[in-house]
Amino acid sequence: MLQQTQVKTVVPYYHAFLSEFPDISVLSSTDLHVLLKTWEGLGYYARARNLHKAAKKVMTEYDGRIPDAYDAIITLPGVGGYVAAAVLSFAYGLPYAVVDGNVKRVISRVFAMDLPVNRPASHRIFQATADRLIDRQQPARFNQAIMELGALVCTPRNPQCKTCPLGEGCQAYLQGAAGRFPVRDRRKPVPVYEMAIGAICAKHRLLIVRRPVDGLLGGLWEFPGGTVNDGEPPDAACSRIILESTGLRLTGPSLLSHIRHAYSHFKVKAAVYTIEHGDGEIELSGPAEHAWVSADELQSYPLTGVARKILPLLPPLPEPGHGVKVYPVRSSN
DNA sequence: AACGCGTGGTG
DNA sequence: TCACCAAGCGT
Repeated sequence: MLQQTQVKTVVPYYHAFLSEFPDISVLSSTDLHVLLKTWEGLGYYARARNLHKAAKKVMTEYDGRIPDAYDAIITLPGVGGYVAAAVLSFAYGLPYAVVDGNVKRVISRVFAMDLPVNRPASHRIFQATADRLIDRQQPARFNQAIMELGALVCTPRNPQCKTCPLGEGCQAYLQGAAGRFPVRDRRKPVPVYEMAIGAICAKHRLLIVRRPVDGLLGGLWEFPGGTVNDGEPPDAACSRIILESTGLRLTGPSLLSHIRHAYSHFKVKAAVYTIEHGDGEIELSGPAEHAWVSADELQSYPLTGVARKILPLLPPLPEPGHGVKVYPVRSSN
């Protein structure tokens, strides 16, 4: 969970996760759908899929015990150099140095290193440096201390050099230039895609589709939609995309709202439409599954961030049996 | 090696 | 409003 994610963000997910999956055996026999629901909103969903695979592997190949050898633990899906060192030092007291964003920032400042920290070649230098610095008598303490220093004192912006325990031991501080470190290669500008998404309602139920288990947002559910072609009217795109992806031929998508969403490597501006649907046969192309769900049933599905943004915009969806037809009630504006 | 992969906080 | 960044890993 902590990969590329701040502790403050992780904490509530961590507690919910441990409550639901108290040990590796439970996790290994859990359906991915349930795991993803617990992970919903945390992002980087491959971590959840990898953790699931790792739990199965630990059960079948390591008798339910997480291995204490570097060469073994590193083979678990989702376990790289950082997690391997973290587990081996914190759980088993072994002298492996963690190198995360905090550690690289601290080291780059302490030694005034101008190696770009986001370059694979320089990562090896930081790892070698941390390996040299680590207290072999108290590896867990050292690892925790250097990460915590980076998180609380040697922060990315406005580092608290005045109260830093390293004080004059830091080259960047001596140069009065902590703010110039760490050096980082500029990242590429992110493209913005225009999308059209349809909230299709029939018999008081919404249509949601499941994304393929691999790739972006793998295994999560969302309202059917896709990218608008250049020059294509968004409402026409909505009809086209829904026909292509679900097989449903629909008329008159009604504009509900626009939403924006930022992913790791691109941005989206989406037009959201409501559509009333009589009947018709689903024939999926792209999505792995589909479901017609009531508002209540929807709660158990792991949804994408975009779907969770759309949900509160929708007109109320009554439970069937009330005989009150209120969806859709809003016209476009 | 470079890129794909989420989301929320922050200045 | 927006770019930047976070307890990285897989391909």
